[in-house]
Amino acid sequence: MSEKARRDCDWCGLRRICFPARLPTNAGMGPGALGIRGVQLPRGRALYRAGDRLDGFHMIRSGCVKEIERIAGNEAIVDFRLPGELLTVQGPAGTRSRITCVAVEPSNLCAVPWRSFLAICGRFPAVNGEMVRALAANAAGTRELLATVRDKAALERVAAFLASLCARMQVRGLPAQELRLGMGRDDIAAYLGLRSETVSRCFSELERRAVVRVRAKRVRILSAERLRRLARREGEARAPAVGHAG
Amino acid sequence: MSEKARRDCDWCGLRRICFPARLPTNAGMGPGALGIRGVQLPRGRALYRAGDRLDGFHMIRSGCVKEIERIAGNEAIVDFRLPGELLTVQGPAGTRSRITCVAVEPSNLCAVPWRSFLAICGRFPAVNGEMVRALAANAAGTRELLATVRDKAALERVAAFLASLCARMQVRGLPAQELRLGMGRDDIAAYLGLRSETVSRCFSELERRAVVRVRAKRVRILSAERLRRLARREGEARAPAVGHAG
DNA sequence: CGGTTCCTTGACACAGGTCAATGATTGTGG
DNA sequence: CCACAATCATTGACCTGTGTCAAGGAACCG
Repeated sequence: MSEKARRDCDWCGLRRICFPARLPTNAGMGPGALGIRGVQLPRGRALYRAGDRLDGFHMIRSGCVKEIERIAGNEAIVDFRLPGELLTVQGPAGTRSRITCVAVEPSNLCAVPWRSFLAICGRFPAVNGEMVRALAANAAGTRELLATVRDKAALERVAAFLASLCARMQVRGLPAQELRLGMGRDDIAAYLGLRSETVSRCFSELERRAVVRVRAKRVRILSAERLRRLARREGEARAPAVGHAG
Repeated sequence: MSEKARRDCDWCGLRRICFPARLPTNAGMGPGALGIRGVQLPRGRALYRAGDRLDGFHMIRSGCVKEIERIAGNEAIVDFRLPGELLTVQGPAGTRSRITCVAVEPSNLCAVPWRSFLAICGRFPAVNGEMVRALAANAAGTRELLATVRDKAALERVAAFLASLCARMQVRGLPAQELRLGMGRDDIAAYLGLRSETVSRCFSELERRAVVRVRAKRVRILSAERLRRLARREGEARAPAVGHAG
């Protein structure tokens, strides 16, 4: 079982926490022995809600979840999480969640209790560093989103969104040319600080430019390179407008 | 010395890391014994730059620093840090910084080596939780900024900025009615995703509404309550415009 | 006290928000 | 398996907030 788990977890961003060292398979380590629980979520179901007490942290294995937080009086989409990613860590054991976490498509997650985590930390000091690294990586992701919505025009934001999804699938070795967007246009718009109409217009514009092909929730990346350049506002000459002005 | 340090550190957000428990003063704990170094930065000087190797994390004791990160090809202001706050933690020992950290006014910081931190963790397991809490708090701050720039109009962003500065001074028990902005209009604008002209107009508008009084870098809060309401877009009836349109 | 830098204010243009109508997709019950 | 309804996506016309450009004015520094 440990061998199989090891294989299943190979592509996971947190594998170094669950498998801190090259262990003999009979060392009793691995998800099961650590008290890590698997969780299945149907579409639309919440993993937890704002106000719930959390005694561990979560990681997603398949599907897609969105994290929502009430900030200054309105619901903000914090992030979408893809397979292999760590959900926002909000504090040590007993912390009340400020975030509601909902599956946008049927999803499969791991719940890691702090209790187990601390036990592993005691045995393998490097795990502490792995957690700091993982938290720092998530924070860097939020800063990147911040920079995107703060400094980029609509078309660039949408390009950056698609480029990000694509890149995140790739690093885990998952299919990245043909994306299935679990979320609707409204969610994408809220995430990027736009309106759903604008997101639509941007998708259309990207299609007109032959960068992607969009059919409802199915997106085919025609040129990841041009997508990335667009997202970085390099070349592509800042076209007069995104849609209706043409 | 430990007693004095204890007093100096009372208002610091990280005191529970440096002083993990109610220790006898002669226990040899406290900033000095932990290998924590004090750092003085004149205005404009960098604490570290993108690419530097970091072997610890930092905390600010007085003054104000800005963190800048090159994201998708341009410089983004990640955050301003006020006394008692933890600078962005980017990873475990040896991590290369992606961020450049510059004093916007003469500042005084503490540098905590991971080496010391891990030693404390070994002795006081609760310190691990304190670090997770501190990291989560910083991430929550970034999410709040994200929500602000993504969902709010210019006037609300500026109000939120001032309200945030004010609140952060207050929680540390520092003077919060009469703020001295260390940074210029351009930095504020970059931080909020606006232009310096717009920031200026918003300051003028807030003054017209008798919410604050602004004289260059000196800001007096006339009504913290109305400032907060404005930032949350409650009441204040979404006035027709921010400045020149009136 | 003169120069430089930063801040403020005004006029105007345009990206994207808003409102509204149509078209596509998905789910459901016959 | 099809028809219908409900939801979601697309497109258009128009409007507004904020960016842009430009010209003073205030504050700071040597």
